[in-house]
Amino acid sequence: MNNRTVRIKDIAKLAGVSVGTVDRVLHNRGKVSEKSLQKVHAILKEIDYKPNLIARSLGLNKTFRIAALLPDPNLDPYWAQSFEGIKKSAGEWQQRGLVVEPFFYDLHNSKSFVKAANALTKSAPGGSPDGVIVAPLFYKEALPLFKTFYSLGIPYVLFNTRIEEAAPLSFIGQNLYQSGRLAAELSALGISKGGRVAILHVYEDLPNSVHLMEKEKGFKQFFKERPEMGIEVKSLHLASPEKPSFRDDLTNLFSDTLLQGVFISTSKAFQVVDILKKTGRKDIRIVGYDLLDENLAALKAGDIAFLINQNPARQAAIGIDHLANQLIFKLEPAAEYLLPLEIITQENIASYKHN
Amino acid sequence: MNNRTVRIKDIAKLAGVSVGTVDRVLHNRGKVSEKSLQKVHAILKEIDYKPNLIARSLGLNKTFRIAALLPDPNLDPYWAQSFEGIKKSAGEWQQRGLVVEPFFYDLHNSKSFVKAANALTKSAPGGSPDGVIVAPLFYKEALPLFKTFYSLGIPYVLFNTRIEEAAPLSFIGQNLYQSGRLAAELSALGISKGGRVAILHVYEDLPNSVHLMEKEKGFKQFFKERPEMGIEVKSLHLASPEKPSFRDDLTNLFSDTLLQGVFISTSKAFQVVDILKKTGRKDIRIVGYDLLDENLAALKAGDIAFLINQNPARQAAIGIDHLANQLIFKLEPAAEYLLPLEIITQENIASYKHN
DNA sequence: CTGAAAGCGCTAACAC
DNA sequence: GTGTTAGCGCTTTCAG
Repeated sequence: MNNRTVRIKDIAKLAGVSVGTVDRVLHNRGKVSEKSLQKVHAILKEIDYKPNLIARSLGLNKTFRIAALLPDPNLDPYWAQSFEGIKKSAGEWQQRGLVVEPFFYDLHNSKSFVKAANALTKSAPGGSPDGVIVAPLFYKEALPLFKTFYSLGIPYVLFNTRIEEAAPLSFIGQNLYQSGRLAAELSALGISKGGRVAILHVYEDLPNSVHLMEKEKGFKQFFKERPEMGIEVKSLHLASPEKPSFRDDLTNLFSDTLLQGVFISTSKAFQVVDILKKTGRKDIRIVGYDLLDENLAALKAGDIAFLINQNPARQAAIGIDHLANQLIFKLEPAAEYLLPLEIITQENIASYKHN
Repeated sequence: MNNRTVRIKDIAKLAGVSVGTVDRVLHNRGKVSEKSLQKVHAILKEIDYKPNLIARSLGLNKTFRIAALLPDPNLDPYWAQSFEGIKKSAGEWQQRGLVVEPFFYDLHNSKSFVKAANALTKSAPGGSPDGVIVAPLFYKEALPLFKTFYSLGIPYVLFNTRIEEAAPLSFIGQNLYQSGRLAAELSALGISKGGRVAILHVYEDLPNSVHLMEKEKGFKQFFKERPEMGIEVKSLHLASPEKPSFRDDLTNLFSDTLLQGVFISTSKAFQVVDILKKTGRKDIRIVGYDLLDENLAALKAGDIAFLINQNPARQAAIGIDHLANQLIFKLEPAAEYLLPLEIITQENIASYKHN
């Protein structure tokens, strides 16, 4: 008897039953007499049994299929990073017999979401998946999906976009209100009294609006709490950068000589910078999101002061981890995992990219 | 035959030998004829064999002892966090049969380092440990230790303090030069032309001096590259906060009306803040290190503007992980793992603490 | 309902 | 040198 750890075999001996019986009560699979059940439970209460997850995984010897539903990575660099995270995590779990099947939709098209979701629920080989991870940009279209998963008993994880009613295994994302506050704090650094700052929503991705309003609330609240700064906050909704109005609206905004800071609520800061540079103004501080190549270039050039990292890759990777741990090790994740709000500047960007 | 993954059994069949032989060549344990060796190697070259680490760990069924050598956590909050990280990671590996034995030394006393190191090398039950993780604050005293480990074939990992000649399994820490640059960048935000900034080294922990000079180099270099800012950099070495000169030197420093920023190179920013507050000046921005309770309180109160997180807990945890992976899974870590330089402010601190 | 037993992939001791 | 085999702890099947 190994006294280091208590094995299921030890419990069996103590309870005077067989390992099979212990296993049945451990996973309440039934087919156990009331008497045996009592005995085993009694032992379990006294002993701090920690199953050997390694052995569990080996013994199970099952291969799990998990489906990932997210915007097409080819259509948007943010989602490309997200998908990278999925692939990375999937690779790490592969040897433990886990396979991830991606399903993409067009982030501008709710119909495509529904279509992808349908394809997923009855994914060709082997029926429905053992677990699902989804970035549900389209609120209304997503709800019935979760109903389906729920009734099928398929665990599902949400990331990027929270949906209160979804009741997923876990949600992985960031505190967006707080993210807005942080952006405000960064915009306000060394700002002079009586200046103006603006929050810009670039509508390449309309469905995000709830998302973005959360950030705006935080951004505005920060300044509201500091009336002594005398900062006025403008809020602008801009059309897609392809439309001419994008350029016109921005040029107009930048003609405001009191403007000292601009916060872009999506990962499209670099496109705003493109316009700003043409105006020649150097006194407007830009705060944006995400380590896209274009943003990084602008950061290094000094055209963006701060980037807040939403870490799409890690969000997705953690989501996969949660599902894998649940399926393979029967480990329940925390209901909510909020990533830190990472501040990226010229001088610390290298330390993030390297890792 | 499971076509999902190739097992050692499959290789054996292909090479026309037994699993025992394959295992012997896989771990080059010798006792294999040249002929068998060739055959197995040939197969291995063609096939992408990825051992099942889970099964490996189960099969090994060995318990490893790893020794941790670091400053006494009871004497310093920074090292307390470090030790927390060790305990956390150790807990996670415990079920895979890994036990960590800590050895503490007084961070102000090189003799105590030697003493602890000696205790470690011949740790009571079972002779020397299977792996070592050490924060080698005392350069000269540490060198012979690594010689010993090397000759004993014990893998060792360094964290916090890099020693070039040590040739460890891996080093975990941060880029200190870059850290100094980052501190400079943060100090310089919105600073007015012709101002002064200071870098303070608080000598509670003398042995760190090489460490701190690296940060100073980065700090100064940042401003040197930006002559147009016209910022003058002062450098001050302060005695322990207990000594009266600490207070006097600081009061003197703060009487400089041109001073706009102060960067404390250790985790003792809160002690500098204590003095600063008594002067009543609100126009000096403080940049410091680490999420000690006292620093966090000062950050929340607005007395510290930025903290750079050296993440002692994570450094230590990663070190344990590296050793564990090496011992249990025979996984070689990267020679160097540099943690990101995390910027902490009032508005993102919560997102870091929660996690 | 219950116990015995095979098997997951790998390691290592042990015969030959 | 080499193959065989008994585990590692857990799951699951299959007789009873």
